Amino acid sequence: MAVTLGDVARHAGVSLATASRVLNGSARTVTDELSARVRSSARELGYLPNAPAQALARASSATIGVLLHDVADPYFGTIARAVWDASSQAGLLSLVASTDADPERELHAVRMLHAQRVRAIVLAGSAYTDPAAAGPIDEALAGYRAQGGVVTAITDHGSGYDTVSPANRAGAAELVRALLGMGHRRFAVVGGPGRLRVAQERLAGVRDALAEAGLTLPQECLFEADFSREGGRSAAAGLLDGHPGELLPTAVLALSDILAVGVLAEFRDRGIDVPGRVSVAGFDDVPLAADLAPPLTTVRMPLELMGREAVRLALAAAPGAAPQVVALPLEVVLRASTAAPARP
Amino acid sequence: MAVTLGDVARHAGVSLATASRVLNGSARTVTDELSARVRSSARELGYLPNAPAQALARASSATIGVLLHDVADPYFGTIARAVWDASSQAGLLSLVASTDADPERELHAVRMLHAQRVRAIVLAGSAYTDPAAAGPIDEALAGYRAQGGVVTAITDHGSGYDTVSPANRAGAAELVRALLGMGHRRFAVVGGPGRLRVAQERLAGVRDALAEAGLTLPQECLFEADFSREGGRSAAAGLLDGHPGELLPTAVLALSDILAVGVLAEFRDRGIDVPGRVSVAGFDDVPLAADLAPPLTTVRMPLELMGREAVRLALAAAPGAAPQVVALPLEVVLRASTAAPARP
DNA sequence: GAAAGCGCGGAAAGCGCTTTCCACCATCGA
DNA sequence: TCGATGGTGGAAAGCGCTTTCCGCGCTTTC
Repeated sequence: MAVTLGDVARHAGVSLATASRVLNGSARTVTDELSARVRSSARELGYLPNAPAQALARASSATIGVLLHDVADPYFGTIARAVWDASSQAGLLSLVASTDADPERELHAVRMLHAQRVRAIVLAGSAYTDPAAAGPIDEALAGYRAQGGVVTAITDHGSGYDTVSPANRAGAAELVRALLGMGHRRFAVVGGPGRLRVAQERLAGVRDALAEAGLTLPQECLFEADFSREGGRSAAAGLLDGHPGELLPTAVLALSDILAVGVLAEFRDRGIDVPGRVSVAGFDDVPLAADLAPPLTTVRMPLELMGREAVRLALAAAPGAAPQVVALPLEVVLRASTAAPARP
Repeated sequence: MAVTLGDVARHAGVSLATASRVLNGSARTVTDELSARVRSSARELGYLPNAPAQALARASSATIGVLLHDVADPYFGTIARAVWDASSQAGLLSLVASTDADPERELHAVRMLHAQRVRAIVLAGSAYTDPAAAGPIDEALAGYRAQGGVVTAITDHGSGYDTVSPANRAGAAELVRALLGMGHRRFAVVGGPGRLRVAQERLAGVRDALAEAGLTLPQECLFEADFSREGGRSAAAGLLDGHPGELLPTAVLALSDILAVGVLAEFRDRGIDVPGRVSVAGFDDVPLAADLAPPLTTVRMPLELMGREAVRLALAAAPGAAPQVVALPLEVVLRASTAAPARP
């Protein structure tokens, strides 16, 4: 049914080898005349290479795998978009896998991508702090690399991968310093799940800056939630219920924008004025952060750059080279969701 | 380097055929004893099937292709997520291609997906109204189908594909009726690009409802923009510049939420109160629509359901059956971005 | 009790492509 | 003039898997 390379070769009156050399990029040269004949036959017959066959013969397919927590989350969506742009420019198709930050699913996804013989795997999600979760995944990835696969990570995974490393910790500290500068002293933090390394890094940054100011974060002001709108919402509810009236901290740090969205929603529903009563800040500077009610103060992550760089590292990866690390500074973006506290 | 099926077969003391039948699902049965031996050998050796080889032998790979305009757009991100969920449940990996609503890129993506021998292609983006743009794509898809590929469309494409068909036109009409009911009579519309069928359908719905009320949409109140924040923003700027003071319509319909985001941003920057001075409505009910400033009145599209259904149709597709169409009603969601007009 | 049927394992023929290896021819230097 | 050299085309051997087809040993049927 399909037109094969053999059909093209026959039509052009050349061997399979020659046709392959002309159409599917080879080091070997072919004379212009034959080359032209093959090309025109291919066009005439509507030849489309069989990618699986190519992948089998070459022991590597023209695809790149992207592992992330949730494509529908704008943080990952933006990264996925950049990865697609960069890799499609290199002629690669992207296999995107959403794992919901579930190590089990992530392991399964790694196996699937390995089975597909993708050329590279981009770990766009956070690393896991629990060795029991991270171990099997790293093992599977090691097996993949042993067979020539390339792995690059976005955010630190610490397993010898080429890495795009945004300064989560320093960025969080910078954000806190900005709020301290406005006069805030009593903070609440809605952090991500502790099993995610990124969540821990950001929290550590918050503590760094608080410590510099001689402050600590009281246990009852730290809330742990999934990186989701609902997570932020219920954390905010918990915060309000536990801190009635004047006890409410003056600033709430949601350590991801999506979390901040939930916090803002809960505050809105409960009639808590932001930033009049309490300031709210996020983290990521996701595309819509500036359009929320009110526009969100946050820490800008260069999401597109991160995706692009991850692909660049993956494609540039040399066989035995030392792991590359691209460090990316982060920048605090002040918007209307934060202001000086009314009551100091 | 890699463990092959042959290795497993040898280790288990059976033939390649038997090992294949045990591990990679076949109609033929194998006795429990051999089956167990093969399975345990596979586990012991850490066998991982070579997907491209399987795809070659089976003439179809365990992947599904998704064509959309932009994964970073929450509309498509949500659909992509649902497609991933549904297809991974069926053991398929997803190849996601962002085409930026560019027919040329879309054509190229179709070719790549066909080359990969994906089991199905889900057209998540809008159809093109220009036959010159749609023609080559439909042709390429026809070639793909001729070789056993399955195509399903989200929103009408009208080329005989199984289709998930949300009531764009009726939904837009319903939205306008709701605003008419509030007392609005002077409307402006920020529509999507006319080359996209979805944009035309929604605009047609708007006109339907206006006509019912004996109204028409003045030419200078219709703005065409790319489905993007920036598109909405510059359309809103054009609207404000062309309609100073009392001339400003009382309601602006942005025919996609992302467009509405841009409109709201421009209005905010120019000090136009929403909904006090002008009401704004969107379309799609993207996840963050309720969290905008102000929360957005819009038309809810069941995005997850749409993605899921598209996959269901794809996997259920019978060889010569008539195209299935799943019609989906849409629902108007009233929020704070719309209110009765101050001056009638 | 012979003929027919059935269940199951294995040999082997591909699937469509890449790439090695060899053969050929033309050019070139001595 | 002749072997050496380099460039180029083609034959063929895989890549790892699925699946057809064959044959064996057993049960069923009259």
